[in-house]
Amino acid sequence: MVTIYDVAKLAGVSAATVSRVVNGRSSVDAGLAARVQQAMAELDYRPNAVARNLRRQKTSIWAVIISDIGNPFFTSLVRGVEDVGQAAGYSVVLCNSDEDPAKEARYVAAALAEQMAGVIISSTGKAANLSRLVDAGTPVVAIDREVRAAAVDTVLVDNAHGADLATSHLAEQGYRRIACITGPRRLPTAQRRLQGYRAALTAYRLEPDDNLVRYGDYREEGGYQAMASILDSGAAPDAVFAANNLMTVGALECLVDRGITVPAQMGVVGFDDIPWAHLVRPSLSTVVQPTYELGRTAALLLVERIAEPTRPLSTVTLRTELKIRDSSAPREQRFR
Amino acid sequence: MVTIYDVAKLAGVSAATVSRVVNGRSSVDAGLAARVQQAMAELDYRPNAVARNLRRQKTSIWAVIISDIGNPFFTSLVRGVEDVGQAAGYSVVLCNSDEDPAKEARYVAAALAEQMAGVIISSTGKAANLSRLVDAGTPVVAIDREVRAAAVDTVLVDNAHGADLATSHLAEQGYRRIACITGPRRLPTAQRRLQGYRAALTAYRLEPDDNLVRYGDYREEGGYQAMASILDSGAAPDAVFAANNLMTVGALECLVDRGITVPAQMGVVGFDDIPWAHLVRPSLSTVVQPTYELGRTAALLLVERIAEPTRPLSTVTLRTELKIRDSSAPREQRFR
DNA sequence: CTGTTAGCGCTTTCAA
DNA sequence: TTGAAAGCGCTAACAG
Repeated sequence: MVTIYDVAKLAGVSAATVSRVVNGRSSVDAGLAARVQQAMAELDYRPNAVARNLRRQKTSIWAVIISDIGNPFFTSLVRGVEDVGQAAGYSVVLCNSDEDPAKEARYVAAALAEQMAGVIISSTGKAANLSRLVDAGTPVVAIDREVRAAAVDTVLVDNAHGADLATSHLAEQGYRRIACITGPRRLPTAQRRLQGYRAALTAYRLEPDDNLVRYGDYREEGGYQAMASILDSGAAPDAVFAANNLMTVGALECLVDRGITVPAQMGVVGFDDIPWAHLVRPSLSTVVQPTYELGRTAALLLVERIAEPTRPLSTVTLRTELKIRDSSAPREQRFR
Repeated sequence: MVTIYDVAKLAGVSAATVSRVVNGRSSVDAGLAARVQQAMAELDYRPNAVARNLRRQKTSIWAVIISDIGNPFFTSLVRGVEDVGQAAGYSVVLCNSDEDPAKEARYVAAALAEQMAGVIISSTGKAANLSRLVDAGTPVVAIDREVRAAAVDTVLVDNAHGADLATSHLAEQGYRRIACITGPRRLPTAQRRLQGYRAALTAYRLEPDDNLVRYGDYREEGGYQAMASILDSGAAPDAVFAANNLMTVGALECLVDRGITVPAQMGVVGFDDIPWAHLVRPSLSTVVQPTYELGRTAALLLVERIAEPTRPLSTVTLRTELKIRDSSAPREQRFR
């Protein structure tokens, strides 16, 4: 390995001068700088980031800990983070907790041990993991999922409002027995979306019925099972609001398997878009989240938090939007 | 920050002893070890990985550099890598090069600077990036895309064979003017898949026609444009083989926009599955890759390479499989 | 503007 | 089995 001393020796200067040239912080005589540059090129010198990190007590890497790499929701979110992070001079690495608090804990430990410059995390719900970061003084931004027990900057979408939009839309289209498949009880997003659903029922004077509500796992399989369970319960829904993208897919699969046509026999609206929603037949109505913006905003907050660790906490809530496609066509269609 | 010396002082031993307890390599008197353990717990000591890395000249992190985090192909591949990596004691972080050689170069530089223990990479095609890793002695495994100019372990699928399967299948179904949308010229996977396509045409005595072939960018948009270009060229295809999942989606969109029905007016087979391929209407016939196995195999190779840096290079080729769904129904259907 | 020097926190010889 | 001491490669006071 070529060290800074090798370069210094070849250029006939001290290691400190090489360091100055490399980091461009302090000014160096142009002639010396040129010699150093040449020596670096000649030796193909690459600064050892580990040594630098040790000395500086921090890295220039951000960790983005996401809860499910298989969920396309995170894809453009990550792009948003990357674009801001790269521009600010950070490398962004992704860690996949897979909705597993233990795996999340491992990545949090790694982020801590490796002295990551900052962490953006979509929490599995275990606040302790987040607190560990905060306590260690690592700049953190929570994304998508608020964590009440930890004091961190947060970027959310208006979950309740989005769910309300979706459910209200179904009500307006003439559906009367609207089911809801929400996420795990422990997750605030799941709770909020359920709240929004209930608010819409109330607004439209539709009777709430617990038989129409299920808690899924935010996975395809869970959506399938929840849908099956609702159908089997005899609750006789005529529409369903599924609180995330993968569960919507699962629910649709169940409907296909049972020979229930959408939207003629069952209206469907999902929360969070899926790629190719328009290719799925019928095309899927969904509550669209500004995923790229979500990532961008989180990254911006992180940059600010790093620059000013004591600034007051902030929570940014982004708007969702209802994208109406075919799966929630007016109920009346059935009778045409 | 709590250091090893704080622990040593509290436990009344030397830092070396604490280190021994932490790493469990060398044996330590049980009584002392217990005292050290207690001191660590009391102080909530967390070893500083950066310092350890500097001293040991390597980390326990793997970087997986993928070319497009938006492509679901990489999702389960990453899971395969993670499962093996975690079991072997490594943390796995993901880097998204976004098909951009410059971005890739940045992540390669980061992996090098951070002394990553190993790298698994789906190359953008710029061999120099890979060579840099190899030259620095970093254990590397190339995945999905072979890199001829660099000497690395490689895990591939039988691209030519898969493309041949897909094209032959279309031919057997009665399609006669089969178009091909392959990937970027620079990528070996694109070349191989095109080869497979051509081989099938030959086998079925179908006349090759360059108007039926396009080089896309492996993105949705590129698939759309390639499809449009083929249609506009007057080449009059009756089927299309698209060489990756996202381009298949793009091609389908184009067909939808033009009011061309699948498979009645156009048979379609894609390479590489997409999630919800069965929900898309018509459901998509695709060449399925063993993505999880691909990741697993790469990780296994990496483990071996790390253990034995001088072992001979190996290339593992995994089988693809044709999944026949509705988009490639027999041509005769049209006349029924 | 430049060089000297002292560590960052840890592991690992080497002696005891 | 344990401790002392050196040093991984770099940066940042501090002097000059």
